[in-house]
Amino acid sequence: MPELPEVEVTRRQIEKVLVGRTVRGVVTTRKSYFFITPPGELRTRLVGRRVVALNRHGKYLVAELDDGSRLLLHLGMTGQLFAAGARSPRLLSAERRATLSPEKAAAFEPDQHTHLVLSFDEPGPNLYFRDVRKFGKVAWIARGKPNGRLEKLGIDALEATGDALYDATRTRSLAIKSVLLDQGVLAGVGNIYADEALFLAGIRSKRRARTLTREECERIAVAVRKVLRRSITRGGSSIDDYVRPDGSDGGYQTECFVYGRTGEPCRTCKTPIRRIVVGQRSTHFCPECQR
DNA sequence: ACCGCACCCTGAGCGC
DNA sequence: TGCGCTCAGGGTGCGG
Repeated sequence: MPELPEVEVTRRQIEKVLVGRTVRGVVTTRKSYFFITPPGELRTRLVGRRVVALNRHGKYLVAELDDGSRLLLHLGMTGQLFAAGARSPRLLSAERRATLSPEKAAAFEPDQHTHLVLSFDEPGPNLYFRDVRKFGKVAWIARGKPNGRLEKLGIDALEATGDALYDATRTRSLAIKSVLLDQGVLAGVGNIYADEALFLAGIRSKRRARTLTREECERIAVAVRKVLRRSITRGGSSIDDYVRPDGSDGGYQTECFVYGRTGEPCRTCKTPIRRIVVGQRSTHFCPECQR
């Protein structure tokens, strides 16, 4: 599931494919929740536009276009943004994976889950946006127009501060993990890195937010920054669907301390990692290391 | 203001 | 073999 590190790794690779190129063709699937801007309008708005920059805000990617308008992309749960030529078993259904050995998998061909294909005037690969569950989003934003989704975001999680967390938690009685997942507080933290950061900080996921001390908030902020930076360095986590835009896997999933390690020994104290549900999200923690 | 929950969606994995 | 059920979860919006 793409969170800040996966989106940032995607941004860095897609930037090379996208910036400086002019959209020639836009192919979409039919109208759905995926398209905040309807497919027809999207086509009209994008064709002929040159991309001048690709930025990230939390888990959103924002392509800046030459007329001052913007294209907003969110990968949701299963979104995959990649360049033509990428090959990975993660880009195929299990059914198709079974019929092909990974080495023999051909370069990706658009399928029914490929909701957006951009082609360009300049030489280079097409850009694909594939999303099996369609929790992802595509929106065109007019020049100078503020966007509600972006405006609601808190500070970027790479710049998390203890003060921001302390301020955000004073009146809130819900679990600290739920606060970390609140994009209006820290933008970019999702389920994996919330669990990982709370492990590094040594704090229980269910701890009521307003009971945290200033020092504990500082520890959590440090842990958030550290785990996100580390994951970016490793290319993000390829756990279910995430692949880098060139088709390669990230490497952080092999370093996880708690996420997806239910029953396995804690890397620090060997106590089995436990799984509970916090705020309707599966949550992993070490009962010994997190107090 | 805060917080829990339903909803959007599809595929994998399970029990029968 | 195959059906139907449950689960996964980011973000939005609603109702209490």
